[in-house]
Amino acid sequence: MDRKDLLKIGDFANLAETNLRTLRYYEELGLLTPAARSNGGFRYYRTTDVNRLNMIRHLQDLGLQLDQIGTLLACREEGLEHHEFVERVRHALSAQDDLLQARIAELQDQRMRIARSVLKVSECASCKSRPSAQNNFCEPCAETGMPLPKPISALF
Amino acid sequence: MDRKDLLKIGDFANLAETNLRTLRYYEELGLLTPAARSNGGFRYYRTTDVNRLNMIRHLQDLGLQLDQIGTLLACREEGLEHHEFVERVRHALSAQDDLLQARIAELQDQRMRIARSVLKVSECASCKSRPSAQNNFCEPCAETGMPLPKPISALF
DNA sequence: GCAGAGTCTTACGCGAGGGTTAGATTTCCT
DNA sequence: AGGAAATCTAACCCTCGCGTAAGACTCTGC
Repeated sequence: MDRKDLLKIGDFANLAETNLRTLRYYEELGLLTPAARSNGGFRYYRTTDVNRLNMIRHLQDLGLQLDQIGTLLACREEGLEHHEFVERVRHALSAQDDLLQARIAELQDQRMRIARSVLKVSECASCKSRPSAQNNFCEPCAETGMPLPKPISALF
Repeated sequence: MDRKDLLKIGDFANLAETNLRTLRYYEELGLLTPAARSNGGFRYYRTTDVNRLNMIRHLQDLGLQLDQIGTLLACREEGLEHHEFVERVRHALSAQDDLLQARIAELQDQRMRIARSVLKVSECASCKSRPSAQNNFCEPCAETGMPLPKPISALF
């Protein structure tokens, strides 16, 4: 508990390769509370708190949001049983994985639609028809033939 | 130009399956300007403006943002040459495709790291070591052996 | 004891796409 | 002409993870 082992926020930020705002924000969210405060209100951190910060970063790199990380870390503090805690972490990770999988599928879907749209636009290059500001659509695409995928058919 | 062919914002919103706020917001961004205004300030839309709205939606579905869509649509209004406009659209689409590809790679990377972390956590389940609030890391992981991937090694 | 560096709290900003009020008008129907 | 319904503008609110002041305070070294 000696203050000699403790770092002020600036030095700790350097050590942890982060910045003051982030540290104060993390305290606000309950993610990382300084080990002590001076009478004047200065924050004092343990050097080992760098491990906790890295832990937060690693979880962030997995795509978890700060409040989810906070929930997990709070579990640890609550003195939950070890294997129960392990289960919660595992559950959070697999939920995150499901989310990522879904997002990837969505983005791949977008890519497919873009590819189709590029094809469509290539056809437009040789089309004689022009839209006007009055109708905002192009006859052959929007009405008559509708020969190609909808996504971009109203563009010209 | 007869007002009989025109719709007030509420009816147009119903027809286009959207809402008032969105229409006013799109006008603010210059994406969709009502064909006319009454003396009192009421907006009047053409039924064919639904096509323009759908066009905006389709481009949004491809992942384009509203200001990019605005830029493209502005090109059309500027009376750009047809093939020049086609080129710009094609360019915007392929840029978007690059962006999607990069994002997908990033998310896949996250999934890989999650998979590794899940493995690690499984090992933690049978580990006897416990971290304390004083040091925030676990000896076998953070110091001694460091036997498994870093990402989550500081968690326990 | 005092300068100067470091830190404190408070609070707004961003960026995207609107949601949701409030209070004032306008239009429509009878 | 009058009342209801629709619409108008202007404004603030939300998420997320901080960035960036402003102005006051604290600590450290000489």
